[in-house]
Amino acid sequence: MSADHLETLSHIAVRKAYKRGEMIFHEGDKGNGIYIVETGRIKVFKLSMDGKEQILHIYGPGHTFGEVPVFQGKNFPASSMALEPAGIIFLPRDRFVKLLTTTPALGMNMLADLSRRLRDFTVQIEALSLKEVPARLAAYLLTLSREQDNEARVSLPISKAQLSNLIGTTPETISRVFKKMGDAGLIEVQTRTIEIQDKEGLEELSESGRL
Amino acid sequence: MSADHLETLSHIAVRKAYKRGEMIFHEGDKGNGIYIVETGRIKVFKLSMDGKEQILHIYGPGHTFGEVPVFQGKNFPASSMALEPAGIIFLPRDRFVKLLTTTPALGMNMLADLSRRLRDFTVQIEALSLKEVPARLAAYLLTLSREQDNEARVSLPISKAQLSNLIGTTPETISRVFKKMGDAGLIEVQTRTIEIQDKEGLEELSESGRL
DNA sequence: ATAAAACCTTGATTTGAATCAAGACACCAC
DNA sequence: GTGGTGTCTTGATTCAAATCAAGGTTTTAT
Repeated sequence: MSADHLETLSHIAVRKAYKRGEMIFHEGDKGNGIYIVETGRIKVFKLSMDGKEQILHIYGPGHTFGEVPVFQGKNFPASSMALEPAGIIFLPRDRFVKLLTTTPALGMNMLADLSRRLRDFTVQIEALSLKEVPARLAAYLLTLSREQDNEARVSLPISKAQLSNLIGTTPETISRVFKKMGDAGLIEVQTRTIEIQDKEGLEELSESGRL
Repeated sequence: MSADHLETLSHIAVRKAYKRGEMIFHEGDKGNGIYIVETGRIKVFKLSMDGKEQILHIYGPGHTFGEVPVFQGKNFPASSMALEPAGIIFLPRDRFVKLLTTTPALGMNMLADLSRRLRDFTVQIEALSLKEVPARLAAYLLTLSREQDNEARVSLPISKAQLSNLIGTTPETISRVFKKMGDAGLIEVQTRTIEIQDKEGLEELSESGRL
């Protein structure tokens, strides 16, 4: 959803402020509209029976989420929580659908958005199934660097505990792999910040090399 | 895409017959239209550097695939191959887009279809990240049973080698887990067929129980 | 029908990462 | 600053599943 659409629909939507750690919706809930991040960041995630978590998305300002039940008529396939204080706009289903039918371009935007998510998921499935933790972590650092203006110094936007839930491992393993990467001269780890010292090496590692 | 749309557009589309094992498109190719399965079955999959495969979808008659690049304007995020002799309709991008703009209901169908795939992917990511192989295999058998009229006798639609690529493991592990499930009295394995003997037990196992 | 090619099973071994268990460090409020 | 809480690291151990290896079976093509 683009910024101008956001402007247009703001008067028929509901704003709500969420505290850090507050749930926005739960897996299995009925979805009665879509959500738009105004400020802050949120995660969409699944929990296993024994409490392990897998993060599916992390979204910031401008992103929409929670559409799947609107289009598909079932419940939320995952849960959502604010990672920090966040302002979220909720747009009720019927208003969103009306908007969609009266604004053809919005439908195309939505198709493109869902397609991007499908692409992201294929990357995530590939990572979980075909790559080992060092390769996944290297790929994540490179993605971060790309998002942050290709700087060598990259700041971690989430805690390492959250990071382990995002790439599908444990905090202990993250710690050990960062250390090995440091020993190999690929990165230098600071608190909340990583200095990329060998981008080529990281790229090779991310494409299934060994550490 | 529903059957009646299929009928409508058949005269502006191209049919092609694929042999078992023949590639339909490769990851990274430019996507210039959408594909519709008329007969047979196809898989959409990713390959790792060292040749391991992860299947993302298996589609049969009536399913469309290959839309992501059409809506998103990039390349195919995965590859596609015929699992058996298959008849596939190719609908060029511009014709599909025109159809989409002149048929609002088609757009909604497409949004629902992509949403269903997103939901399927969340299930797959959850399985790969949070469940062990026995749980994934149990879940797959239950899904098959549901698809096949809830019969206790379920026929495997793909080889065990392909099955291992679908649930993210190896043929050896599939073999061993089937055997353990048999020993536990959950199933009885025949050639190309599984007899479900303890549905409750399988359900419990699929929800993260131990074998 | 027969040969060839896939595919499947079983056993022995290795391996990557999880788990368990302490400590160390960083960040916050007061 | 100081105490406390939550987060991170490091080491020892366990575990699920991959890999390697070899024999057996089914399927496919000719």
